[in-house]
Amino acid sequence: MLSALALVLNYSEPSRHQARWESGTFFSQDSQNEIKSTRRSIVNSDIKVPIAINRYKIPYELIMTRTNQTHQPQFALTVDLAIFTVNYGKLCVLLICRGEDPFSNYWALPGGFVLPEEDVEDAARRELTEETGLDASEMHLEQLGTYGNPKRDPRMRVVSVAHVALVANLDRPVAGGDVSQAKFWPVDSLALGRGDKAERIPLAFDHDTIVTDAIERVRSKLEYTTLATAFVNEPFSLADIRGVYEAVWGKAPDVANFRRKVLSTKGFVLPAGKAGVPGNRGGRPAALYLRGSATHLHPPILRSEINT
Amino acid sequence: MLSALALVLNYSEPSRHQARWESGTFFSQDSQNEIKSTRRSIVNSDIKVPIAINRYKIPYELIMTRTNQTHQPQFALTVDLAIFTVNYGKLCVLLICRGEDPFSNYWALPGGFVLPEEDVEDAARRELTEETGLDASEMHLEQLGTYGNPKRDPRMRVVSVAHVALVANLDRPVAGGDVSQAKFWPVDSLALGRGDKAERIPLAFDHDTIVTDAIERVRSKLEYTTLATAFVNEPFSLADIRGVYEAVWGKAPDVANFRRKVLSTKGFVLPAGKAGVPGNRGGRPAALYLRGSATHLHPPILRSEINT
DNA sequence: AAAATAGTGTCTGTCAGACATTATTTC
DNA sequence: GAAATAATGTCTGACAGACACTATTTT
Repeated sequence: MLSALALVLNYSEPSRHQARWESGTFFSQDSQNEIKSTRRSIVNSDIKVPIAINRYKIPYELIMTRTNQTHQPQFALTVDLAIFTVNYGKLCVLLICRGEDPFSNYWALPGGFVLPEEDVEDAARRELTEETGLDASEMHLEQLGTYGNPKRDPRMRVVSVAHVALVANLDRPVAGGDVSQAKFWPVDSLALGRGDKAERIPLAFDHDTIVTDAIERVRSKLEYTTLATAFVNEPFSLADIRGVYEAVWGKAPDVANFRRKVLSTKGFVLPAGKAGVPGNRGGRPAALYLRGSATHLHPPILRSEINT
Repeated sequence: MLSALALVLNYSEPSRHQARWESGTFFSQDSQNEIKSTRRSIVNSDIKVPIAINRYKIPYELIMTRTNQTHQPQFALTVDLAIFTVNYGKLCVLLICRGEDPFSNYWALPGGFVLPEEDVEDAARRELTEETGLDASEMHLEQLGTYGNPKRDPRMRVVSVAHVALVANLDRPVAGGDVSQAKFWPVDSLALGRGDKAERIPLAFDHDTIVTDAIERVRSKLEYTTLATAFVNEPFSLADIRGVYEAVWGKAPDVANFRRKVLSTKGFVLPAGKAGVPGNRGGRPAALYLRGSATHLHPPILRSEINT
């Protein structure tokens, strides 16, 4: 049923939503009198499908004819970012401590509003630049999904397009400072899912769901893409990116097999010589590599079924 | 940088967006004077990150304090559906012929508005029921992604959450009728991508992009899930679901290997006896199966690299 | 019997899993 | 030399690709 028709039906029958409709949102009573909706049976090959036609027509026209009148915003559109990095062998996500209600003092994903003339992806990249202070044009950023439950924000209807970003370990250590506002939290210290609330950090809104989905996205991405290299600074050793797999999957691939796979995949990594590393505490120095141009792995590196 | 801050900065510097800001959307000049924004340096372990704090605070408060005043709708939020089926060995997607501008007489994906109190997924499932006339609660429906380019609809800002649905061949053939309004189009007859516009059907808005993404989603889903069974009615033969792979991938998996894979995956299909089929035109009758409870394939059935 | 479709057997090459062994460095 | 880390060698089993062959039905 198309939305305009649904609206009429809702309006003509008593329901818990009626008060909300009457209190004035998109369509006034007058507008609804203008609504005409028809259903047609359509046929494709041998198949009959009842459809609602002109689904775009009525809402759009009403919007366009009423732009000079009073309307409340229907939705707020935001982007939320799950910015991942690997720190000290752990997969971490950047969280911000909220300073006000709701969820005051809860940790939340960074995010912000999509500007009226801004593409959603541009908004996400803008936020990424703001949160990391780095040039986000080179970073991996992808859309995760849209979270639009009407109750996800108690104040108003907020629909959020969640994104996943991967950043290499930031390389400018600075001693001291205020740690309370934002932090890369290891994901295993967060209260995600059902039974593990004890001792773990709860998140604001539905951000536990988003983070859970984002982690699974990252885990599966490592299977069939070369994105592990996005977590490390260049140049890197094979042990570095194997460490990424260990941090993200919780289990490291076999050393020899991993090396075989990475080096036999054209364009996964580019040799960059060998060099003594300052912090070497003993051990043969590793060969170093740069990121290659390949993006996908054929066939993938699969997590073992047991671990899944 | 948080959106509110960006808004202030945009406002204070001459830019091509300035006129638009001034013409009044969410935040009036007065509102902007209320905006206070600070930047802090935060430290995580050894890592210093400049961040913008209180990103939610200002926009939300302004919205909440101004709900009695005049605002224009910022965004329209819709769902679009790419409803796929397999007809006569071809992957098809349901399209609606538009009756009005813009894109009058162009074919477009079915879709509609998300209602003010409705979850995005509920909206998609509602549309799916409307478009197919079937009980959508059993069908496979998943979110594809959100398309929010400001120019995707020439009339106003419309952000659309695209979904992918898979339906079995509808089983009530009806002769004759009006074919002009909606139709399952074979995807190879649509103008998708760059150079193949000639002789193919162009789509409205950015629906060519959405359909392209949706097709790729379906193709990859067949690799690692049991969703091929969602395209066929029960009971089905192994040849039936192999035909789905052929239609979606353009190339059929080897018969013997495919059988081996499907039958060795617990819960992919459930034996349902063997029966003579009415339309049998010669040939040994196939064993029949029902959908199993498994959803994922470990390891996946990979498309050959060449075909990718 | 011929045609058509369903289903089986089996060989081979590739590759992941596993793990033992060698190489090169710091202390 | 001991410890630590990097890198290599190699055996094995699982399985995908390929394709020849058998089985059961309609006409």
